Amino acid sequence: MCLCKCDQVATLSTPLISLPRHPNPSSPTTVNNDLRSSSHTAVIAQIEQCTNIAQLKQVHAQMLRTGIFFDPYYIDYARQVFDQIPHPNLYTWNTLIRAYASSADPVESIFVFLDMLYGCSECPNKYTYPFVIKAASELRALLTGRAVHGMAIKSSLGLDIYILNSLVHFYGTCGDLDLARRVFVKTPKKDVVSWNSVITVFAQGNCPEEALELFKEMEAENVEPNDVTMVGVLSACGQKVDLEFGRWVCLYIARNGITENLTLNNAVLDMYVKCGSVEEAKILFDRMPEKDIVSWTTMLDGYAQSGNYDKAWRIFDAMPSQDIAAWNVLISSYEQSGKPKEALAVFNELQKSKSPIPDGVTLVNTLAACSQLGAIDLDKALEVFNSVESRDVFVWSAMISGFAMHGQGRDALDIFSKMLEAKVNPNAVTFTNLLCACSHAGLVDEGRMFFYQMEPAYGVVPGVKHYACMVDILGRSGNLEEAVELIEKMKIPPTASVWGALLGACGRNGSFELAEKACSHMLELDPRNHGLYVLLSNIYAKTGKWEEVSGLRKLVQDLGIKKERGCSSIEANGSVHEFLVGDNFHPMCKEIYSKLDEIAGRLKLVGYVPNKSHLLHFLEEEDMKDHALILHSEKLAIAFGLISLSPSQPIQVVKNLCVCGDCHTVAKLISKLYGRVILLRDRYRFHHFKDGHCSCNDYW
DNA sequence: TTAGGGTTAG
Repeated sequence: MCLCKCDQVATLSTPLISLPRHPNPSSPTTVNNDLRSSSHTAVIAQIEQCTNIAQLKQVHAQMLRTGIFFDPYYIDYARQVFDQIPHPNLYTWNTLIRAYASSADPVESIFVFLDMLYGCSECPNKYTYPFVIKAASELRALLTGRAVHGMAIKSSLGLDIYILNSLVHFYGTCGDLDLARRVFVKTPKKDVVSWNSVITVFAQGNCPEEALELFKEMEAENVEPNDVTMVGVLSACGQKVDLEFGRWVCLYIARNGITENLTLNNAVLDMYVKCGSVEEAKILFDRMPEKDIVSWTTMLDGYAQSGNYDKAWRIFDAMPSQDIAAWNVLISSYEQSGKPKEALAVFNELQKSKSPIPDGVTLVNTLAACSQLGAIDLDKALEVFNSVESRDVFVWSAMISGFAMHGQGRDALDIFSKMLEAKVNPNAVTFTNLLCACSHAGLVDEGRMFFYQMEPAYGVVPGVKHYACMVDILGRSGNLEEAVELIEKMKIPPTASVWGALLGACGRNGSFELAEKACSHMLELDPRNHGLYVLLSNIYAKTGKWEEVSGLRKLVQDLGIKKERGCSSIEANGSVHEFLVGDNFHPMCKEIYSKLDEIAGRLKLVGYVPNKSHLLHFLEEEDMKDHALILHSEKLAIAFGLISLSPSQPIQVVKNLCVCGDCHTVAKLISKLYGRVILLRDRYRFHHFKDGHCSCNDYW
C-alpha cells in the first residue's frame, strides 16, 4: 500500500465535518524498524554462538517468553537452516510445516508438505496432518483440505481424534457446516476439544441456534465444558442478541468454576456489546484485571455502535495504542449508521496521523462511505480503489458492492472478471455482492451461473445470504416455482431473509397462497418483524380477506410491535434536514406543502394517477393524510430540495426504508418535469432519476 | 523433544 497515493484520496474527499474529537496526529506505538532489525541480528548471533543443545534451548525459551519466536523473520531463518539439512527426518519436516501453518504465509505449509511427500523417506504421521489441515483452514482451501483428509484416511489415520478435531474446525471454517457436523458425529470418542470445535464453527458460521443446541447436547453427555467452550457459547449469544441467555452463561461460568481469563472476559464483553448492554460491558471492563487491545476495541465498538461517539472517542484516546482495528471501528460505525461524511473525516485523520497504515478493512469501509454519498462519489470510490496497490478480496468485493448498490450490474461483473485476472480468489462476501448486483440489475442467467458455480469452481459453499439473493433474483424475474424448489433443496435451514425474498416476489407476482406460506414461516422465525405484518396485511387486503386484516391489526397492537417510521434526509446549504411521513415540523413546511400542491398539479396534467396499491391498508392508515399526494417522507424531502437547491445541484435524499412504487414514479416524473437529477438512496440501493428514467430500470 | 478448539473491525 502506498501512503502518498492514499493522501491523494484524502484530499479529494476532504469532508467539512466536525468530529467529537480530533485524534493526535501521532500514535504512541510507532514500531521502530531499525530497532527491530538490530534485535533480529542480535538473536541470530546468539543462536549461532550456541555450542550445545542446552544453550540453544535457553535462547529458544527466551524467544518464546518475549514472543519474538513468532516474528515472521525467524521463520525465514528457520527455513534457511532447514534447507541446509541434507536429509531432514519426519520430525524436522513436521516442525517446519507447523511453523508455517500458523505464520502469516500458511500456503508455505502446504508447499513444504508437498515437498515432503517427494523428499522424505517416511510417510506423514498423526502429527503432520493436524498442521497441514490447520494451514488449509487458514487458507480456506476447501479442495486442498479435502484431498489431505482423503490421504489421512488412506494412511489409516482417519480415526485419530486430533486429526478429526482439526477437520471439524477446517470444514466449519470453510463454510461447510454440514460436513463439519458429519465429521464430528463420526468422531468415536469425542473429547472436550471435539465439542469446542463443533460449537465454535457453528457459532462463527452464523448458526448460533445450532451452537447452543450443541452446547446443551454436550451438557447432556456430561462432557465438562471449559473456558474455550464458553467463548463459543458467548459468541452465539451475542449473535442471537440474547442478553438473558448471555447473563445466564455468565452465572454458569461462575457456578462451574470455569477459570476467567482475558479471552473469556473479552468474549463476555463482546456478548454484552452485541446485546446492546454497554452499561454491563463497562462494569466488567472496569473490573477486568487485565485488558488487551481487543478489550479496548470491543468497548470502543460498544459506544460507537450505540451512537455515543463522545464516549467512543474518549475510549479511543485512553487506549494504550490505537491500532488499525480501532480506527476501523470508528470508520465502520459512522459508515453503517448513515454518516458517510464522518467516516471519511476519520479516514482523513488516519491519513494525517501516518500510522497505523490503513488495511483492507479501512478501504472497504471507506469505499462503502464513498458509495453512500451517491453517484458523484462513486467516481471517488473508483479513485480510492484505483489508488490502492494491495487489493485484497474484501476491497474487490466492496467495489462490486458499490456497483451493486447503484444497479450497475455489468460494471460489477466487469470488476469481478478483473479480480479473477488479478488472481484474487473470491470468497463468500464476493458472491453475496455479486448476486446482489445481479438481483438489482435483473441479470437472472448470470446470477444463476454464479450461484451454481460458486462451490464447484471456487470452493465457496453457498450460505444463507446467497440463497436469499438467489431466491430474490428468481422471484423478481417471475421464476417463483424455481425459487420454491431452491428453498426446498437448501442444505441449511432457511432464515427469515430467505422467506422474505420469496414473500417480496409473491407480493409483486400476486401469488397469494405462496405468500401466506412464506409469511407463516417468517412469523415463526421473526415474530416481531413489523414489515412482515404490513406485507401480510396487504396480501389479505388484496384478496378481500378483511377479517384476517383486522385480526392481524389487533395482533400487532396486542404484541406491541412498533414499526420503523419512514424517514428521509437531505442535505442543503451545509445542514441536514430530516422528514418523517406527513411531517409538519419543518420551519419551511408551508412552502414545502405548497410546492407539493404545485407538483401534484403538474403531475396531473401529464396524466399521473396516484398508485394507492402501495398504501398499507389498515396498518398505516394513520399515515394517510388528505393530500393530493401520499406524503411519504421522500416526497417531502424532494420538494424541499426543489425549493432550496439551485437547479444545477442534484437532489440527494437518503431514506431508511425501501422506496415505494408511487414515490418512485413521482421522482421519475419530477426529474423530467423540473429537469433535475435526483439521487435517492433507500435501505438497499441507489436510484438515479434523470429525464424521467431511473437507473434501476424500474427493477428493484 | 512435535498435535486439535477461543475474543475485535468487512
